[in-house]
Amino acid sequence: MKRPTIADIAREAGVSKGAVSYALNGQPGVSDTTRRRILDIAAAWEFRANSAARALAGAASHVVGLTLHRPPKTLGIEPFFMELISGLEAELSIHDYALLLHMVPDHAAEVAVYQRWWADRSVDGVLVCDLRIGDGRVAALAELGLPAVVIGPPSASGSLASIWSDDEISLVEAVEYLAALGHRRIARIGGIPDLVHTSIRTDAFSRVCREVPLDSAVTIPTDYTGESGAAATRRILSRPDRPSALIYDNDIMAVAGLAVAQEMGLSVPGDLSIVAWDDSPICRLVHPPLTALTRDIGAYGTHAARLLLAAIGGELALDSAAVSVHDEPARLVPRGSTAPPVTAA
Amino acid sequence: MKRPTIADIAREAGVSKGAVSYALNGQPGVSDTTRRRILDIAAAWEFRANSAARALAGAASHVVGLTLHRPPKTLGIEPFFMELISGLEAELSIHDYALLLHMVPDHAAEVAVYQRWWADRSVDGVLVCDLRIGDGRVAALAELGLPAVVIGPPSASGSLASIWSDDEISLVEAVEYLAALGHRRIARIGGIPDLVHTSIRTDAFSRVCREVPLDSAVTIPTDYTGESGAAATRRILSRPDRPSALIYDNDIMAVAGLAVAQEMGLSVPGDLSIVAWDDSPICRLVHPPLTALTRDIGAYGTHAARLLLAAIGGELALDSAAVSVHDEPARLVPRGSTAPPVTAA
DNA sequence: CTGAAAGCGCTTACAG
DNA sequence: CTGAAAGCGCTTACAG
Repeated sequence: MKRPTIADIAREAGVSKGAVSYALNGQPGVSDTTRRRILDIAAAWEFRANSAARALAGAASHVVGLTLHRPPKTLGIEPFFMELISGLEAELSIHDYALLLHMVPDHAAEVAVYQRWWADRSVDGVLVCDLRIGDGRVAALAELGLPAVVIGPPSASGSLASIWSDDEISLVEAVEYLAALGHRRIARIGGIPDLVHTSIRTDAFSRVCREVPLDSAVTIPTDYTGESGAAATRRILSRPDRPSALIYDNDIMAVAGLAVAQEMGLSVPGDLSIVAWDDSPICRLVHPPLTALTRDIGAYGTHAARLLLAAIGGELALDSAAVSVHDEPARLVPRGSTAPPVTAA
Repeated sequence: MKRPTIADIAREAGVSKGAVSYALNGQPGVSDTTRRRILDIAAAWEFRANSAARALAGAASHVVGLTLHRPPKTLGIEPFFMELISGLEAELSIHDYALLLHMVPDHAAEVAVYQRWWADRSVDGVLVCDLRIGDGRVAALAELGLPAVVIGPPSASGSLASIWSDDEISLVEAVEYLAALGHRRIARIGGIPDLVHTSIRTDAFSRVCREVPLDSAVTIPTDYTGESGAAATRRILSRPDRPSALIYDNDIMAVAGLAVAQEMGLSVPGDLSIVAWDDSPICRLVHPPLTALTRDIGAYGTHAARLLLAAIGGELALDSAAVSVHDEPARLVPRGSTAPPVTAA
């Protein structure tokens, strides 16, 4: 049998198409008993509105857009994104929303995609990741008026709603833990410098290291790949005053760093303690297992989706200050890769 | 300024809307000079057809669907999927196709999504992954008539087009290499048993081991997670007649297995050789770097997209035998984790 | 080869 | 509270 339309339901219920539409969308304009009858028929027939017709008539498309940067050259971000997408989808499915994915080479192309999506009304809103310093996407989105949620710090999200976890808190926790173990020379193998969250971590690192205080605290920038993490590790461990502990901005670099240390004949955690940011299964698979800053990325995605849905629904007061949700910060999970330094200063 | 419609173009060109539609879609019904003029105006105005209107009117949606199983509990499959999606998108973007992603809990839900997508015409075709033995999706898709491409062996793809790389060839290459090094007791830490490609590998493994021949050749099933790979490794290495070489069905389990071996005081590759199937960056980051079966997953995705687009375009003769494309098989890249066994039999 | 028209399935003012 | 109608922007028979 053919798929039912609102015309079929209207006929069955003995009302007009308009009444069916109002009933289905929870709009006023139909009596409660009529609404009930219409809803029952729709449920019995497993009615689902044709999305193209709905979009054409100017209603919501029930699709949310996400752009990803190609190529995802760093494995490090991949587990993060898959978990994020999984969490996003969990929430979106509940509300009958679909996720439209599009790979883009750069920010300019990304903005062009946003414009087209919005002109088409093929999406109701978008999610923005990996904010850079001076990122043009925020302003472009605000001007378009496309509902959007930034997955990143509110400091760089302009008038857009944002969700983020406070990296500063997590970084402080890691440094204070290492300091409590007796470490006085800590280095950080950082992420891509012009990512906003990297710069937040870098600032927090230098501040907390001044406060503790430590004897030395440097950040070495990388491009997040295992290779660059390995190279940075090699460089810093070759110094005469090499650090006794390293904090890595992602798990892949931490794994690579562990291999470098072992290669150089250093024992972990005896000669060197290692902390990884983000905690995919690999952190538990290597030997010793890595102390890591863990967070529930799936939940992060779910919350982001919830926020975007609220923005789409107009539940976020757009005229007032931008809404910003703070998710749980990553918390330290000590494992075998951290211990007091063997030779105290 | 508002987005141009075909009515605007028709007015500008002095023709009817129908003529514009024919010209834009490369249909006959307009003279070449008229077509040229229409196309020029469309290009100058950067015209893009409203996708909802196009879908409503019964044309192609220019969207391709992909369902993923939630939760992606195994990190092992995540890098694979991100690379696959990246490759898919590369080809889809060229043809102005978008990718609609949807997480599903199981195959029944997946089939329901297909039905809805197709009834809606919200997708023009779908990609199917991870075929199971007795998988109901193939028959459901064939019955629906939804254009689809299976990423998997043609033996289980029924009447659907399929693309796959021959796992048997790769497995034989790995076993013969290990045998040439002098190994006579090889075990395989396999994937999920009821996945079709796992069973192909398992069959190939027992066949080639009989042919070489080896003294012992067992496959231990796992669920693809690092944990189960570690457990399987621990079990098999505890046997009195433990193997001198292990082949893992994914890279995550291989990394986990390496850690287990080291934990148990075995040196790699001295006491134990390790081969990983699939070759994400982690294989090169551990110590020693892992010998792996490498393939270009991005290209695999690109080819799959190309095949699906052909299926959508009706270029695949549907009445004749199902089309099956063989992509390059994974090839062995020897690294530090494989060597002749120290104690020859 | 071209034009005028119906129709896809919705939503939403507009009258009753 | 309800019904009849226009319109969203396309595609596609159907006449000329």
